[in-house]
Amino acid sequence: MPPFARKLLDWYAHAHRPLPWRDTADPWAILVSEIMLQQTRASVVIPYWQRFLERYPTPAALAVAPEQELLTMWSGLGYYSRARNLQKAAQAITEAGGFRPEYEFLRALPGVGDYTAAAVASIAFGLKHAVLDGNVMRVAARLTCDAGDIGAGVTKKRLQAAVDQLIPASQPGLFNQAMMELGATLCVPRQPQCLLCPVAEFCEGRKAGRASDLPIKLRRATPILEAMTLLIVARDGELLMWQRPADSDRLAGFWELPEAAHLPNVLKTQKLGTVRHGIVNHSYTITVYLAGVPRALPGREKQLKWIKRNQLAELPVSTTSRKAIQLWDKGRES
DNA sequence: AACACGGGGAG
DNA sequence: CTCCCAGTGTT
Repeated sequence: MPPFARKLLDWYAHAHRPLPWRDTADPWAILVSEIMLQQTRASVVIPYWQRFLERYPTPAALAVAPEQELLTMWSGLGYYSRARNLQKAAQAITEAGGFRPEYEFLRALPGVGDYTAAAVASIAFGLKHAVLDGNVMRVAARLTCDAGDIGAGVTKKRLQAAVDQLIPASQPGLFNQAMMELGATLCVPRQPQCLLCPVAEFCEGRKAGRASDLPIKLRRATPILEAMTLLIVARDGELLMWQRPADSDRLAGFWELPEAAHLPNVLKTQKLGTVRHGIVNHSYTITVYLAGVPRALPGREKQLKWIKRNQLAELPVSTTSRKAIQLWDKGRES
């Protein structure tokens, strides 16, 4: 094995964090973990992954799951199209009679792009496909001292070529996991721990004294500030809520507290406070009011419904509404 | 190539 | 509070 891979794998063998999906060889469990880990930290994923696989231990089990149940299982993880695509993927896998150990089969599944296909191909099936996620991009940019903008396609192609050169024919899955682990624990965005790095001797960025300045990221969207008003309309053990339409562009099928516009005639009886919520490049400031119960419920279009509090845990509820309800609960305790 | 999509952790 | 993180699908 080449010296780089040898040094990296020796380090990984004793330094890696004990994450639960590293103890399985089941392609389904590995696929689920990789989908959940897209844009989401490992510590957040762990409890979701465990509950998800208890409920859906096989692709066939997820293939026939009701959508509301699936979204409830995913609620809080974000990027809910991942859940819908994963169900479509489960249906495709079931129809194919199970996983086929080929990169192209995996890559064709809904919600599976270059990264996830390479991760599952290498980790579950031992195929030599190098992953390039955010961690690996950072590691590779430093290793090769590449000062290109990692938002640009050409830079990604260059970095992909670099890791393609480094990945060994044996243990490609462990190599990929080791590269990501290095980026997650030592080769971190700020103040990289080069003194502890097992491959520092190969690092051109470090030799040039530029490791901590890489990678270069040019694009930065300015966050959009938005104000929102949510209403707590409660009667014994029930809350007034509405469900977003199935074709909504975001949070489709999720239950939310009513906004002021849904109940134009209601009295804002008491301001409970504000909660903040940052999503993608939006920053919401949510003012929460405790409101009285209207005499008649308006709106065929908004479909306001009374939801029992103990039912809420079994429904997909947006995090903005959840935070508002938490604020109300907190106020009632004291 | 640009944009939309959630949510959370670190400092 | 502010800054940072970064896969996939669509346009």
